[in-house]
Amino acid sequence: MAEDNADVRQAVKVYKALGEPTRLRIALLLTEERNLCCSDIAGKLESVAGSTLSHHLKQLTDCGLLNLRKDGTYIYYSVDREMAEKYAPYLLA
Amino acid sequence: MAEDNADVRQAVKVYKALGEPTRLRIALLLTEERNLCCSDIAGKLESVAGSTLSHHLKQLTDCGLLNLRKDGTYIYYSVDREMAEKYAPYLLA
DNA sequence: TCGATATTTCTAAAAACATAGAAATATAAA
DNA sequence: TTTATATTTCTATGTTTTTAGAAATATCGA
Repeated sequence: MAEDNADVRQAVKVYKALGEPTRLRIALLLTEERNLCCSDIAGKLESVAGSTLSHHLKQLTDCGLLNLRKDGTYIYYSVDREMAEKYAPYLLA
Repeated sequence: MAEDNADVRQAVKVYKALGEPTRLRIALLLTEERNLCCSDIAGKLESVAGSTLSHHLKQLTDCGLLNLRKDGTYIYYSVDREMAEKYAPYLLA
């Protein structure tokens, strides 16, 4: 099962997303506290440009690890529990 | 616990190592079949230069995901079960 | 509508990475 | 000791990635 091709491609994406310090921190922040928006996250990281943060969040959502919920101008992010459990339960520990 | 700094740095290394298609394939090969040597692995991948493979194996061992056992000219690699369970049990699935 | 705030897209520069050839090292076998 | 095989290190090159500023888009509230 772990050898299914689409599955492996997704795994690569997930691990690539987590294999960068800022993004792993974001993922960990979001397991501690659900439903943070982009600017909440910016506030918890020291000096990351908005555009940079936006790219990181895009990678984390594109690989399926984060879910988002739009509310007006805000976008709230959460960790997708199922994905985290499948690929990186370390996040939830 | 997942927030311990050394731990997070190691997690980044592990996920960075797995976030590359060739390296993830190597890790998966080595969960299917333990104790493959460098040239066994080369035989199972299509066209990877020895020097390239060597770099990939170094990253996978440096992050702690692979263990090695030297036997003469050969080096046999295996997945470190404990590390895989902690960071990427997906490998073992 | 206007102004403020949240987020993304565009663009460009610097840093990190994957790759492989060639030379080097190590071990075994003849 | 010579030869062959396994693996690593060195070096260079092209590609991808990270980063952030500036401009664009979207939504809200006054």
